[in-house]
Amino acid sequence: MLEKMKRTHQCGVLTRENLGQEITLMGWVQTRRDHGGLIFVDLRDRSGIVQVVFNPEYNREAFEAAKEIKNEYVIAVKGKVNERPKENVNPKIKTGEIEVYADRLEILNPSKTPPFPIEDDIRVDESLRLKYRYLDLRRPTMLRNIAFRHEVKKAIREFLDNNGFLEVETPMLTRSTPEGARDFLVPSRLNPGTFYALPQSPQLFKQILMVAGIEKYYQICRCFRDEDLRADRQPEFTQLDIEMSFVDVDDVIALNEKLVKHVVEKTLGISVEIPFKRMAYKDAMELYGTDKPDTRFGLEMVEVTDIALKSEFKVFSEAAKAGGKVKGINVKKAADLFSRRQIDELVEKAKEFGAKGLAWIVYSSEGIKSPIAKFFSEELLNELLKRMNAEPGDLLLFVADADPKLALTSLGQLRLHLGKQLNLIDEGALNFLWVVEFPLLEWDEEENRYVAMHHPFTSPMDEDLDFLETDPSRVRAKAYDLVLNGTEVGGGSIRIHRTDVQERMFKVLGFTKERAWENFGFLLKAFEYGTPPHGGIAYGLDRLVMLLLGLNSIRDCIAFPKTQNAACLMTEAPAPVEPKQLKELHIQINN
RNA sequence: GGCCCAGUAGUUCAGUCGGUUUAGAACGCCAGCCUGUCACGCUGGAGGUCGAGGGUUCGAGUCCCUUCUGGGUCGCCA
Repeated sequence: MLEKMKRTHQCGVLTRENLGQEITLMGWVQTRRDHGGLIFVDLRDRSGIVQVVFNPEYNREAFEAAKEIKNEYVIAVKGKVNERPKENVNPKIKTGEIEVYADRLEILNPSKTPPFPIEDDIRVDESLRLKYRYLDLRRPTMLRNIAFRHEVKKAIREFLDNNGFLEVETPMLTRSTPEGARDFLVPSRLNPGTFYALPQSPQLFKQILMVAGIEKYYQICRCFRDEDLRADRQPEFTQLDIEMSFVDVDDVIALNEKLVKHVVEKTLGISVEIPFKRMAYKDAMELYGTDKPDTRFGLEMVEVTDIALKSEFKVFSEAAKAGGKVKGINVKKAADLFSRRQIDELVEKAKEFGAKGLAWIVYSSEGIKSPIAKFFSEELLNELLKRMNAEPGDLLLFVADADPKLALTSLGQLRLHLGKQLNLIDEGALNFLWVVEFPLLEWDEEENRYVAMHHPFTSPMDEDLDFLETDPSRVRAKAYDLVLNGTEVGGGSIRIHRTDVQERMFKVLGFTKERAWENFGFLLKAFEYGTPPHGGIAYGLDRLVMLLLGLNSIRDCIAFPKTQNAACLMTEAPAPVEPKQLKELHIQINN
């Protein structure tokens, strides 16, 4: 009986330093190149790949055994590290200067032929990758993504630990609260007819931890929202959740800038300049048509409502008269880039984004080409061109809408579309931006009442507090979002810690005192016992990792993500359960 | 819930105007040969519910309807 083999080295880290050493490797067979009288095997483990040579003149037994192995077999190889002859060096792999002469081979486990090749840059349907996720994760890129995610979390914990934060866990089985996203519900066996909800975030618990005197809390925590999926949205996702006592907006922002700087520098080795730029919500909407502007390129929107009002173009003047907005974008030097047909495509795009239409002016060297020019006097047209900072060669695009927000958001989306289409985006950039001074409240047409834009515990700005009842929509919140390259990666606020303000807030939201206590009583009760001023932030960790890695989908940095139907193709969850289980839960399925 | 894209061999795809025989190619797989490959090479071979159901037609991978799955997006996501 041969003695049991013990792994001594990793494949991918072997170098000339190891020449002459007797080593034992364990890993997966990447490829076997069988020359009849000589067999090469690329052996792969987490660290990388190394070439193993099976030569009957070196060891016949190992050579014979190597005839049996196939791709993805798990094997153990004992052998000697040798220098490759100069002409056989492979510069494409890190271990290309050496190879391992095998004198013993053991097959630890065979493998079926994988349904797709285990290598990078494969073009294979994502659903197949998800079904065989364990094979997909063997691919170097995926392994790198998972490892990078680990590094991000490590850097976060390192920074927060150094700054006096305690990681505290909060319940996954909690109660459903109104407002916000749809909850995932868990039926209670012991309490028939009642349900837990999985947390949308640890929001209320972290505030209670502030009442509890924790002062500095964080948690890397799974959160759940039963809403439709997107490339950057999963029903279960990971938050970095932070809360601090005795702080105001600037304290939270300053700490988080240092945190982000630390994380990016530790993981990517890229230096990050702080403080980040700050932009008021109002400016973000006016200039970019979104509360998460991508500032990696220009094409800012220009206000032309006042000029539009004076024109004979009814679409413009009537939108302006109705209290709406007319906004324009100057696509510099694009007059020749867009044919009439391509401009029509832009019009269609704008409509997809909700605009009623898209007006355009081609300012070429031969003059103005535009279906709307005839509605403008020469003087007014010149005023418009001047406002738009237009020069010959520019393409001007305008959206008008009686609903000012729709004018902003539709043109804002068109701006993003143009940025991508014209390749204006510097993919290597990391543009961090704080969006601040969010409105506290938003009018909800469906519910016919104001709803909290952030959540009902967000503090109004002190200078706006007086308008809470008289002019709710003008009240700004002590809320802030961290935006990276046009994606919201974090958001938070200073919370209300005064009972009277909280009661006024609930009142504006249309909650009776009874209903507020019914839903949030545990929090309101806690607030009666000495609540420190506090505030915090929550990051979408998956998104942050996605953006730092330059991925297109959050799924590529989550080990086991779900599909657009919120299904796991590997486990085939969700799935029916036994009638007995339902009975125990007092649940009846209604078809 | 709306809109858009895709679905043909294990994989990635081609398949013209609805009709040329048994639906092709590459890679992978299987067998044989091969001592310096690393996208090894050479020879041969197997492999198909054209996502599913219905319809139009003398005839459907191809046209129509429904549906399922995957992806993108709007709504939604405090």
